[in-house]
Amino acid sequence: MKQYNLGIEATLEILGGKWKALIVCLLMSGKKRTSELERLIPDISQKVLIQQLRELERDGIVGRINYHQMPPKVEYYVTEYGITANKIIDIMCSWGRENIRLRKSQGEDIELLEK
Amino acid sequence: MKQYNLGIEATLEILGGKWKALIVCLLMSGKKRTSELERLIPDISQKVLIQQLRELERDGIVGRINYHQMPPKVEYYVTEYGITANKIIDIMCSWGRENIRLRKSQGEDIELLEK
DNA sequence: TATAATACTTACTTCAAAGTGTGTATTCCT
DNA sequence: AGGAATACACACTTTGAAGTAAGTATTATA
Repeated sequence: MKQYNLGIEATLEILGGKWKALIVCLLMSGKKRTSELERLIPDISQKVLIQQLRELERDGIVGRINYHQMPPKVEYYVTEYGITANKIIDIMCSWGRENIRLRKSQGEDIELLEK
Repeated sequence: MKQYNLGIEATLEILGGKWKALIVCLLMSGKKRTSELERLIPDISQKVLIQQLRELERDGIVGRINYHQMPPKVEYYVTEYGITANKIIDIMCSWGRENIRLRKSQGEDIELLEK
């Protein structure tokens, strides 16, 4: 039996992966192939990319289309449910942005790449 | 130089600690002594409790009052800035609650202790 | 013939967060 | 004199997420 003290723990399990929010954000602008995501996220390893996509798929956030071609072609997209997740991602992003701005104004050496 | 792709990464750093949301939620109902928090969160170890409190303090979310008594007395409370954090904690909690409800209705063996 | 492209899998390593267990200073109480 | 209570510190171990590196199957193309 899995137990949570607060709902936030489930949120963190689903969206807390190091690259998950970024993946979902990128997919929000349209479905993408694995190789496209690799190019868009240069610092992620192939293994971790696939892993996070599998978990996002298992949690119903993204969907997967296999074209059964050779060489392989697979595409990922954000599901309807994933769009509700994107809404909290947005909120978490904006609070975090504010926090970074604050810390930066206090002299911390930090940078936000996001536009 | 610390770099973030998205604002959410800062949010996760600040609120992603295993017990942080719970601590902040408990402190929202009024300031509390270390020993009270220990009793309210039976599964946390003393070391980790202190650690998370220190980090929340460093990040401006909670404040600390030392009464300089013997035996020691210290109290923690949520700062003004911490209250803005509590707002996203709430949102993350409600999305997570919904997610748990969904998974439970699909037969998963999970439980939410939060009322 | 052999190299490229694609979407993976598998084995192994690294690292930081979390957990475990013990110790400390001081005062009150019995 | 001995024990309880409080808020820690310190050293060590465990765990899981992430990172690294290599390998696989299939087809097209030079």
